[in-house]
Amino acid sequence: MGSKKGVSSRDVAREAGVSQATVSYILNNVETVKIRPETREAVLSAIKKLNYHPNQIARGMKLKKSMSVGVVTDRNVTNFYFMKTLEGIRDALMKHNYSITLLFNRSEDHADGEFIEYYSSNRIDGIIFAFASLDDSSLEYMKERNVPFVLVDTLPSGKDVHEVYTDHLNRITEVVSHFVSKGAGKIGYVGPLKSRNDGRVEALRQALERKGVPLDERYIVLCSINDEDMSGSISSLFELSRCPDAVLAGSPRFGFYTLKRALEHGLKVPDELMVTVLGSSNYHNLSHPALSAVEVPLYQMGFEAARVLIELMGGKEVEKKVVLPSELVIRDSS
Amino acid sequence: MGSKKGVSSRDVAREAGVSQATVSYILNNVETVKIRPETREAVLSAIKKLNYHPNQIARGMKLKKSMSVGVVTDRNVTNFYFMKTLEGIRDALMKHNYSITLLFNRSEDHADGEFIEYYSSNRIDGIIFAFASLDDSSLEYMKERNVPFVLVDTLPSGKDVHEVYTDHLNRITEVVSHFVSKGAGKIGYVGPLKSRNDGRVEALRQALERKGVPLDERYIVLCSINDEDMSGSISSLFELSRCPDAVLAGSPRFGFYTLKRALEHGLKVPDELMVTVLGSSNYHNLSHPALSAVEVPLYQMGFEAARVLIELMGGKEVEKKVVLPSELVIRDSS
DNA sequence: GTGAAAGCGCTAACAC
DNA sequence: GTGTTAGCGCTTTCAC
Repeated sequence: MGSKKGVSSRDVAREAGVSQATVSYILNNVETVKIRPETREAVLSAIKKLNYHPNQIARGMKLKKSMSVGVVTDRNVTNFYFMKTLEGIRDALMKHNYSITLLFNRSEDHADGEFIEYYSSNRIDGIIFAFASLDDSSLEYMKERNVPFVLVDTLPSGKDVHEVYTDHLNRITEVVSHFVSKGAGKIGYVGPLKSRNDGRVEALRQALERKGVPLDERYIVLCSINDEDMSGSISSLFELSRCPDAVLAGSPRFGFYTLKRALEHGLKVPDELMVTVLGSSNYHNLSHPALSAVEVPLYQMGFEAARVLIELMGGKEVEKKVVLPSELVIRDSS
Repeated sequence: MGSKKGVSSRDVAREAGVSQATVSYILNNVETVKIRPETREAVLSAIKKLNYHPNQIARGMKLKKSMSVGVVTDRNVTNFYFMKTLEGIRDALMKHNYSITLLFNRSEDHADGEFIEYYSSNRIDGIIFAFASLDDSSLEYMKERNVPFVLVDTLPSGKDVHEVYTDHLNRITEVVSHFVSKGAGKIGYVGPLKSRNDGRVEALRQALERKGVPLDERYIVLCSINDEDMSGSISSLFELSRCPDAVLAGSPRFGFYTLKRALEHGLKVPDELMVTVLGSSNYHNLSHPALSAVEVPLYQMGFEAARVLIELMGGKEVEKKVVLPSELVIRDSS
């Protein structure tokens, strides 16, 4: 078992000829206690010599903290979103010595999310929900017990919670302007069913109205996120006697599908059909043509969420809503 | 702080009118000690009543285990691979009450990987490297100290370690057979630089020889994994006086790029150029045409890796190599 | 079949 | 400026 087995702060103390307390003071840079330089030296070199690593479990035991944050996502989460966000979360947490415990939202075994169980058993000190659906009962439960938690998603949840999201609905105005400036008269939307509730369709309607273009309901295609549904529903758009000139896709996946179906129907993109996507993907540059998109700052969203959570866990008051800027990136598809 | 603050096994014991030891025996189903049914009942109902959750930190302290496994990946990991594998890892770990601590391979701050630090400070009991590069010095370090660890990747590492990978090089024979059966005479390869070392190019060469087709070096394109390099290098393939009829792409990303460049050069896929990919992706069905691919069993790979690690952490002897079957899935691109 | 008590490695109040 | 000491909440040996 090598060096791992034994070395404790007691060993370090003995080696350096001081008490365990002194070692602890030095390790934790306790402000209120002054250590003589030579003592500090002795301890530090003993630490080096013995290859001592403070046992975080013991530390957690004493402090009643696990120094870990649960990051919850849905199993079917968009991988790219999650991983990029995770990087931001991690970088923010690392500075404060917090680790990431990965949790999935609802497994077969835990009807109400294992995050509650993990929090109750002191395995995590706080929770970040990243693109995860969160039901009201869990939410209530957490509020009652003052569980520190933060939501990250592209859109606001509409709930009274700490959360980080983007302004990418506001970018839809720019998308429409771009479409119109390129001569599009008929503008459609393709996206998931919930687009009507979460403001995506509404944002498009308003942007169109501002341009004096009415929203034509026939050009709105909403469907569930599985290959058959998407495939069929989207095709129907191109079977209309008069196809739209431009389509806003509610997510990258919908964008790729729209592109694919359009090409199969013999439409030239962007000449006969423009496509722009709401959201980021690793593959926008790899489609033919490359997809224009409203890109979201995933890394920063993760970073900010972690920052807010850390404050929360420290018992501080923090702003409830953090909104980060998205950016319209025009590529070849519009 | 609600129920979280207080309830300990001592409280449960008091409530049930038994000792702390008894509570522990019941909770851990200790075989060697028989509990009277009514005692058990009393304790269980006290647990319910008080909403008691054993403190995992305290438990870890006593057992000298954190009950968490570090899962390490590179920052630039292919998201889809990682997330799918993670699901398998998680399902295997959950049964044994292990949690996942997510780690990245080399941050700016930890030259030699934070996984060593995490292990040394008892934050994790073992490590899974998922599609992560692992340098020899870290490897030696871990072997010396008997750190339990397992590698998961699509190809074998060639090192004497516990690892899980696929046989997807063997599927290349099938890929070639398919190409040839469809009339391809000139077969090329597009992939990352390391393809020559990790056996991908070699496997193709052998598969071709078995079909009596020589490997034409001009049809081998190797380049680094960034947009400019891939873009340029792959295009060169289609600027040859005689283009290949079929291309094996070393990874999904290379496959998408090949497709894109081919279409840009006016080639019809699959009629004038067939493309098949080594590896899995969420987007194979979304390209136009849909990409044929040798799909790898990511979930199972994760599950098996976790299984092996658990045995290892339990001090058991385990098989060093686990090879899982891949599958050639023909879609529209070949 | 159950309980008393020791101790895991750390932190922090208090004593000197 | 540094040491002594009392736990944190659990598991487990040993006694009854």
